[in-house]
Amino acid sequence: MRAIEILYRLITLSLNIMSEKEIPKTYDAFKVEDTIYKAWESSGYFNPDNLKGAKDSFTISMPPPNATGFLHVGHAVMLSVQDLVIRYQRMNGKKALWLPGTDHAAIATQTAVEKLLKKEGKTRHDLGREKFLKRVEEYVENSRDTIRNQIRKIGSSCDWSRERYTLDKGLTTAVNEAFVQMYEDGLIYRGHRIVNWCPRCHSTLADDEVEYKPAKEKLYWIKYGPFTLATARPETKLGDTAVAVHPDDPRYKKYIGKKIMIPGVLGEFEVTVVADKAVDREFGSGVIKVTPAHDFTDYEIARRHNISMKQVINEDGKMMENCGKYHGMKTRECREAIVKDMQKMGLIKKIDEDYDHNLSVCYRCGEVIEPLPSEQWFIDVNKKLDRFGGRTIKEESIRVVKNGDIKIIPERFNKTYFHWMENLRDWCISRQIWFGHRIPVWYCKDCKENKKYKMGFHQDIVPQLYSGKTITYRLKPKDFKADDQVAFENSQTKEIIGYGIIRNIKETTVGKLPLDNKAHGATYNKIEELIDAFKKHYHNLKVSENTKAYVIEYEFKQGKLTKPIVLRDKPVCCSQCNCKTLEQDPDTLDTWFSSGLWTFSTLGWPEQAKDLKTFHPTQLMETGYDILFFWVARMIIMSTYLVREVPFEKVYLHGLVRTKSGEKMSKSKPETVIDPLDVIKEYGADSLRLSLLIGSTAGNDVKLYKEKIAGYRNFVNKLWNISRYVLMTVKKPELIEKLPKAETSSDKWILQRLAQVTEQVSRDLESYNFSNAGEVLRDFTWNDFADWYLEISKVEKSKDDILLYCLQSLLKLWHPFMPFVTESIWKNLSDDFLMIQKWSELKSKSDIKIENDFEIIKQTIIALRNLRAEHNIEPAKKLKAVVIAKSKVKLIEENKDVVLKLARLSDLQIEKTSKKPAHSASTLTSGVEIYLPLEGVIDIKKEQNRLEKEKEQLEKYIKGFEQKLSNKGFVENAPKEIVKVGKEKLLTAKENIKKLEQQIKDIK
RNA sequence: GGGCUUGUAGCUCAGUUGGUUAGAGCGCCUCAUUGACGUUGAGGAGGCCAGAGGUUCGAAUCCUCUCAAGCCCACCA
Repeated sequence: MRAIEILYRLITLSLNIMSEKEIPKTYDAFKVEDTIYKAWESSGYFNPDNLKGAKDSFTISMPPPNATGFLHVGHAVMLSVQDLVIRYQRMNGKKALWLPGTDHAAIATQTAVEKLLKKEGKTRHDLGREKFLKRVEEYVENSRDTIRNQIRKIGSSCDWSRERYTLDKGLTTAVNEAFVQMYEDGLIYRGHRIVNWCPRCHSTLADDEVEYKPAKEKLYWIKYGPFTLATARPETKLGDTAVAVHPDDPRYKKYIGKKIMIPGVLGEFEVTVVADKAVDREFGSGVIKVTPAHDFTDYEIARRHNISMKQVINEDGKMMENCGKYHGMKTRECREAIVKDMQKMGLIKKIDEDYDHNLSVCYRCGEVIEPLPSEQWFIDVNKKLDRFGGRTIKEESIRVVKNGDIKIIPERFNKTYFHWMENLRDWCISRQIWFGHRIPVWYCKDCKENKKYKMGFHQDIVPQLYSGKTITYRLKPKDFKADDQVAFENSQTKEIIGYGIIRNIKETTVGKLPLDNKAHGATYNKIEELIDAFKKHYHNLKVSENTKAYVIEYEFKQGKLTKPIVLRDKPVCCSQCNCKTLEQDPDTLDTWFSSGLWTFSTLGWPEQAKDLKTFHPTQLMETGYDILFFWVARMIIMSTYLVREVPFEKVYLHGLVRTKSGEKMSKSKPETVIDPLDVIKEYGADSLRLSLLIGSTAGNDVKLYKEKIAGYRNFVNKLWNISRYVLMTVKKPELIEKLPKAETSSDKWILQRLAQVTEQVSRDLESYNFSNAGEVLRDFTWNDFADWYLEISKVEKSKDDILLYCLQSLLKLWHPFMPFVTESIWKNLSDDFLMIQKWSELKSKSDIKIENDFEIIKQTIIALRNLRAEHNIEPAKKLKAVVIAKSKVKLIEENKDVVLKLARLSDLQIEKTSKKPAHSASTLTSGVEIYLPLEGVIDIKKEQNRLEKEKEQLEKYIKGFEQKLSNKGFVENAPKEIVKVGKEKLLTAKENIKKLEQQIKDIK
C-alpha cells in the first residue's frame, strides 16, 4: 500500500516538474488510470469512516454483479451513475458509503459449473452434494477477482473494506433469521402446490422467472365423452380429473355435478363436471378438460370444487408409471404417440395447425416449463400481519411508495410497480438446486415416515427451525425510536422479562408480548396493560413497581433499556418425538430471497450493528428498470417487514444500453456487443462514463457507439489542453482560495457564468438530472471558457487568479463525471486528492448588466466575423472597421483590444453617432452598428442581396409581433411582463429595420 | 386483452410550470491553422416539432383520436 502511494507521489512530482516545462499534448488515459485508482484506494477515502468532518450519511448499495460474471455495458451504466452520485455526495460533505458486493446467482452459477462437469462426462450427482458445492465455491473464488477488478477499471469509488458476498457468513445468518421470523409470523409456509418447473434446471421457478414465447402449435379437437373440446396438450388427458363448463351455459347445464365416464387410450376414466366462471363460453366448444396437476388455471378450478389431482408428468418432464405404455416418454413424444392412438380410436375430430400459442419457457435456459405439483416453500403475500397493523406485505409495499417514503425515478414506474404488487401471487422460494442458502429447516426422519397428506393440498409435518436464544445489547437513548423492538429488563435482577415493539415513545407505548417460540404475541395499547401481561405470562417472575417506573423513566430520564437480538442455532432434537434423527431440508432458497435483504444484510443485520444505524435506510437504489420486479420490489418487501424501514429513499432506474440502430446488445450477436473494457483501453474510462451519462435520462434506453465515445474522448482531451494552457501560462500553478477580483467585462462575465453553471449543475445533480448537468458543464467549458475567455486572456493578460480559479472549479464540477482526468490534472495544483475537495457553493448574483455588456462585445465580434465570411475575405487579411456605438462607446473602447484580436482587425474606429463610411458592408447587433469599409473589395450586389434578405426576415418578425400585440386577448390575458418585453422587442426591431433601409439606400 | 414509453435537423438527443424568430453534439458544406488543443478554430446550410382535430389571446409543450416504433404485464383450453 505504501509503495503504491510513493509511486503515485513520484508520478505526481514528475507531472509537477513537467508542468513547468511541458505537459504532454494529449491526455493518455491508459497510462494514468490504474495508478490513480490505486492511489485513491490506498488513501482510504472510499471508506466513509475516514472522511473527517462528514456529517449526514449517504449510502448506495451496489447491485451485486454475479460473482462469476464479466463486466458488460449494463454494469458500466450502473457503475457510472452510482459513482457520479457518490462522488458528488462525498465532495458535498456527506459520509458517503458505496457498498460493493457480489451475488452467488444460484441457478446461473450452478448451471455454469454443471456445464464444466459435463465436459468431464460427469453430473453433479456423481460428485455428491458436498463435493459439488466445493467445486462451485472454487469456481466462484477463481473468477470473483475478475469482476472486482473490472469494477475498479471504471473508477468506482466504492468501499472495498465493506465488500460483501451473498453467501458469506453474515449474510447467511441474515437469511436464516429472515426465514425464521417469517415462518414464525406465518408468512412462510410449506405447501403441496402446483409450481413452475423447469425440467432442465430441475427446479422450481418464480412466476416472474417464466418467460413467454409465441409459437405456432397444433390445436387438437377431441371427442370427450358427450363433449367435444380443444386442447394443445392432449397428453395431459391422462391426468384429467374433471370437466368444466360455464355455470350459465345452457348447452351443458344438465351435466353439472354429474360424474361421467370418458373413453381414453388407457381405457375409461371418470371425471366430474363442474361449473366455473373461469370458462370462456365463447372459446372453442365452451368446455375444458381439467388437469389440476399440470395447469395453473385447472389447479385453481380443482381447488374451488374440491377435485382431486392426478400427477402424470414427473420432474424430468417425462410421463410417470401411471401412464401405462407411455411411461418414460417425454411430453412431446407422448403427445405424438397419444394422438396417433386417439386417431385410431376415432377420438380426434380435427386438428388446427398453426394455432397461435404462448409457450412458457425458463428465463435461464429456455426450456419449456412444466407446471406440476410439488412440495415447496412459499411466502404468503396475503397474510395480514400484526407488524403492519393488519396489513399484508403487499399492502405495506404499496403503502411506502404511495406515501412517498420511497420515490421512484422516473415516476411513471410507480404504476408498473403498483400493478405488479397488486397482482402478486404467493412467492415460491424453494429451489431444487444445491448452490445457495439451504433452507434452515430440519425434519425428523421418524415423523416424516408417518407423514399424511390431506387432499394433496396440505401436510402436517412440523418443521424444526433454528431455535432462538435472546441476548442483549445496551442502547443509547438517542438510538431509541418508535417501532423499535426492545427488551424490558428488571432493573434489580437484571433479568429480561420480555420484549416488545415501541409504537410511540412519548405517550403510550404499545408493546407486543413475545415470545419464546411457543407463545403468540398480542398487542397492548397502554404500558400498564403490557406490564400486566408480563406479570401474567411470567408467573414466577416478580415484576416490581420498579419495572413499570423503569420503562417510563427510560423515556424521559435515560433509563437502561436493552434491545434483543436473537442468535439462531440448529435444532437438536425433534419437538414432537424428541429423537435426534433430524435432517435438513435439501432445497435452497431463491436467489432473490437473499438479494432482497441486500441493503441491510450487508450492514450487519440482524445484529444491531453500528453500520446499520448509520447507513440504513440507504439513500439511493440505482438499477435497471428490467429488474424492478425481480429485485427492487423484493427488497421493499423484505426491508419493510424485517427492519421496519424502507430499504432506500429513492430508486433511480436507468435504461438498457443499445446499439446505434437501437438493437439490444446480446451475446448471441457478438457484433452488437460493446465490451466496456475494450472501450476503456482505447478511449479511457472517463470517455466511456461521459458517453453513458450525457444524453441518457432516467428510465430511457441509451445508445452507445464508437463515434459517440470518440466525441467524448475529444472532450476529455480538450479539458486536458485547457488545463495545460492554464498551467503553462500562469506564473505559479496553485489553488485560489478566494473568489478573485474581476477587472474587465470578460472577467465579470466568466465569473458570473461560472457561478450560474455551478448552481445549475448542483441543482441538476441533486434532482438526478445527470445528463443536463453534463451538458451545461460541457457547453460552459468548451464554448464560454475555452473559446471565449481563454482567447481573451491572451489579449488582456495577467488573469492568473481567475484562470486558476475557473480551472479548479471546473475540475471539481467535472470530477464526478470523469474522475481520472480531473484528478490527474489536480495534482498540478495541490497535493490533496480532488476526490475529497469541498464542492463549490459559488452563488451567482443577478446582475444582468454583466451579461449584457459582454454580450455586446461578443456579438460585435461575431458580427464582424460574419461580415468577413459572407464576403469571402480571407481571415489572414487584417481589416479596419467602424463601430457606431452610441451609449456603448465606453464599453467598446474598454474592450477594443479584444475586438481587434478576435475579429482580426488592424484598426477599430469607435464613433458615437452615425457617420457612415461609404462603400461598407454593415450589420447591426445589440444596438451597435458595425461597418466594414472595403472599397473595391466588396461585392455591392451581394451585399445588397444580403441586406434585403435580412430586411425580409425582420419584416416577418415585426409582422408577427404586430399581429400579436394588436390582439386584444393577448394584451389582456398574457402576463404583463410578457407583453412589456414584446413591446420593447417590437420597438427595437422597428428601429433596426429603419437602419437597414438606410443602409440599403446608402450602398447604392 | 390491459398498461407504459417514444416520434423534434441526415444521425443521437435537449426543450423546465404553455409565452420572442425551436436548441446542442456528431455528420455535411466553406474557410483557416507551427505556439494549449487538427482529439483544433471561424462561419454556413439543414426542422409544417409523426398526422388530424380540440382547449387557449398563444401549443413542440395540455386534451382526444389516428399512424408508426418499442417495452412491460396478463393469457383461454
